[in-house]
Amino acid sequence: MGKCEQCIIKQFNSLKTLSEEELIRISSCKTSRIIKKGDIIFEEGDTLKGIYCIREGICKLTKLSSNGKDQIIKLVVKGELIGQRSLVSDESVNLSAIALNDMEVCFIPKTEILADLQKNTAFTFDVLKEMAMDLKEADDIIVNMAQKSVRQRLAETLIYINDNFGTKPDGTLSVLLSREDFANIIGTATESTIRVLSQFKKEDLITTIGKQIKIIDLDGLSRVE
Amino acid sequence: MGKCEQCIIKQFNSLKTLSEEELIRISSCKTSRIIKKGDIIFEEGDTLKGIYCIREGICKLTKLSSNGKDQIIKLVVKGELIGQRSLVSDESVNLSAIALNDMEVCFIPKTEILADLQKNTAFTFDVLKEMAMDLKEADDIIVNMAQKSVRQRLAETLIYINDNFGTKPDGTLSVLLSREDFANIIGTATESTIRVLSQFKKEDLITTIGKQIKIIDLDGLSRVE
DNA sequence: TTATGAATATGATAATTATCATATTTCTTT
DNA sequence: AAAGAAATATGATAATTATCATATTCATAA
Repeated sequence: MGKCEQCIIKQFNSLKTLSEEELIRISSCKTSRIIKKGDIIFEEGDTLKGIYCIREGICKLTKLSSNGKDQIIKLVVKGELIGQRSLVSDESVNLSAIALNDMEVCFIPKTEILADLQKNTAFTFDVLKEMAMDLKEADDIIVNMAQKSVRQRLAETLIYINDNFGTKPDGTLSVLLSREDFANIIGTATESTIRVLSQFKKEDLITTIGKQIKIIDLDGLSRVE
Repeated sequence: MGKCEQCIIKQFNSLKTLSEEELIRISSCKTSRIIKKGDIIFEEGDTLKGIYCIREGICKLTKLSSNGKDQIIKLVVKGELIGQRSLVSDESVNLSAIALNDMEVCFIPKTEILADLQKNTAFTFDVLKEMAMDLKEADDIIVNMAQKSVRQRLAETLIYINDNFGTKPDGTLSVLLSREDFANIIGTATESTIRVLSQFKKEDLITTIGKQIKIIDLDGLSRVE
């Protein structure tokens, strides 16, 4: 199994602030896990015994609404940690994590992380910093949900995915989501999402190849009203 | 001026984890400020030189949407801190803070708080814990915004205010908001808010005395669909 | 390969919410 | 106490979005 202290992934998250020594200790008790597309890493209400560091793949963090629909709160990719919030609050997780493609994740037991949170101020502060960023992003999402149309939210979601996760060689978005997933991100009915995508096609803002989406006018998309 | 180490307010926020010594140091450089109803404590984009501890009164945290409407992200009352997020991220504030009634706040310079964040792990961890709670609440708001009707969101907002901030002796909600404020919390037009409040009145879920609102059927409100 | 189910697509219609107009009430100031 | 401004209230109508029905395409396994 790989060693944390040599893992490049840690550069992208708070684990980078840990000392060589601390990383070796974590490495010795971490476990690696392969997760298939569609599989659940953890589910809303679960009591997590640690956090996950994503080595490969992408997953969605969702929350079930009382009307029975899932809301996607965040897409999480290679390099990021998940499960920190519930670890810090010492509560059950408030979100489910579901793989969008095949993944490899490392599980780090709660006790190890808590030990570092108690001793290493730089680590705690970095986790705090990341959470402050998440909170800021959440504020932005709230405003978008509250104030923008489905059309605008879909346009912004496409831009977000393009800017943050990039495209494949053929120009299609590298994160492949179903129309239903898009609907669950922007908080609308699947049919509405499909309809707006069709509009965007007619307006030459995007093209589609099967379920793949290719942005052909990023500027136009950003000006959607 | 009051002394932090003797201030009861600190029990309700992360400052409670500071030592007597640390509190005395903070006390010596804090400044107290009286803020009138409607006044701005800080504005989106400002660079804060510290954080505020609310000794008295209530304020709203708002964010301006690109369509020109304000969204209220959170109501903050006596005992809570504001400005921590931007201090931690070392960024300009992403929200504006506006007094909903006359307030008294204490301003604590950034350097003092950062010093404690560097030395006192318990303090850092408590700030982290609070932020994890804020993040969880933000997730809930996202789901509500995305999945629930204006009617449901207004009902839940009334319940939230009742449960968290209580009522006056006459039974009306102790936090007095304009209809426009309500609209800016639930993300709808002011007229829609007024219309739904009228419906709630007809359904005997609430009564109104001027702009004051009194919940008369909490159970019914919680079952609104 | 074909059959079978799932995902995507589109039409028709209903429900929700926004917008604009206009009263009416309440608050503030003089 | 009266005037003017601001907030609340309600009607009429338009715009947005959801829902239900039904094709059509796509993917996957027998």
